[in-house]
Amino acid sequence: MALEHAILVSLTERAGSGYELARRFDRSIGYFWPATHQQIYRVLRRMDEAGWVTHQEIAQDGRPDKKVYEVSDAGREELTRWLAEPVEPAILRDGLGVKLRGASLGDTSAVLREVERHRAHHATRLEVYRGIQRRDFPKPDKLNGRELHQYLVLRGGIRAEESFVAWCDEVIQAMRSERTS
Amino acid sequence: MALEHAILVSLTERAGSGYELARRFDRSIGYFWPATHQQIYRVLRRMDEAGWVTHQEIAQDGRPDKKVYEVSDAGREELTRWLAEPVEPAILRDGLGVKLRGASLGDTSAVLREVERHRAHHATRLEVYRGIQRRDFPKPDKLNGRELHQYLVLRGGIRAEESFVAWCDEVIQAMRSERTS
DNA sequence: AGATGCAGTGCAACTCGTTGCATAGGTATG
DNA sequence: CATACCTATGCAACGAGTTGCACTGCATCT
Repeated sequence: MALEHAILVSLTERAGSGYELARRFDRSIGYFWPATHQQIYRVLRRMDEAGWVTHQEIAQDGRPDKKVYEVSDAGREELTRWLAEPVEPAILRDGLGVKLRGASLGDTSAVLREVERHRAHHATRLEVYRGIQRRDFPKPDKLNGRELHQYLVLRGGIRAEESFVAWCDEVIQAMRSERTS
Repeated sequence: MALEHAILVSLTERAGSGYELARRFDRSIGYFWPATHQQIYRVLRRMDEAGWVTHQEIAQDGRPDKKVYEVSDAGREELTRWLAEPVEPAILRDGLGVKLRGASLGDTSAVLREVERHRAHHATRLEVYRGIQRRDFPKPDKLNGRELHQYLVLRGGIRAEESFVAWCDEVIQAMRSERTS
């Protein structure tokens, strides 16, 4: 339901091809709404048919042609319509929780190693987000409008990853002290 | 991929019908791995065909017959196999982030109200989790094995919801002080 | 010379999850 | 008395997301 709207938001910020959008999703919006290039191409076509975007074919030399998409008036209307409408609250879905809950039915030390692996993963991601924060938003108090909103979204990512890392630490500590006791 | 394993974990704790599993998912495991009854019925049938579970038809009066499922040896093997294997780290996917990022293209005060709504939702959920914690795990230091793991999973839910609520508060505060400045 | 990676679009097949509906008797609520 | 909800299972259709593959051509690394 919302990939269309994530694309509309991104395209409103600036026009781009499917490929470029996929890159952008990898590096910013996709941290909060992941999507593959396949999905993006398919949805872009649908949006084109629905008249929410228009495209221009651009010939390039050395590289394949690209279709650069732009948001149409209908697309902007759809976006404002959607913005006024409620969205589902985020749902947590973490396989690590399932695993942890079943840990005593298998090798608990393997599960512990898995928690450590996830901790490392989330810590890395957290560092990436903090890097973006330092580079792009050194003075958060001065922000307004779109920039403020982008900053706040990033804050959500940072908080989520911080909370994951802290949880992993709690789990690791509890499981270790259980083994040694 | 993991619904099978979530069901195996739940059925290992105790046997049950598809319907009972759906209720259980609503009240415990499902907080970390949501599933509808439809999904559960379908997957249970697959698991039965694969030999991971067995079922017994139980006739009841006044109510429809039910099939009570139990984990087989093959199911237990599969579960231990899966426990030793890595799982994907959780991915954040929050439509509210998309909306916030596009807020300046529509009615920002509507988006603000939406954030407030999400805050209330996550706060309610947080209170539910904290209630479970108080009732089921009043002395967390004394826990071992399966109980410890269940507690730690619940801690993950609590941390996640705390982090959501705190994020919503940060967003609300920032958007309000922007409007008045 | 060969492998890998990037830019660019796309098809086909599949799994996963959601929604609406059907059936059926029992119990509670207004 | 009618409405609605609970237990209990399930089909059918759809939408969303994933995986694997195909084609082209340039640049870079080994």
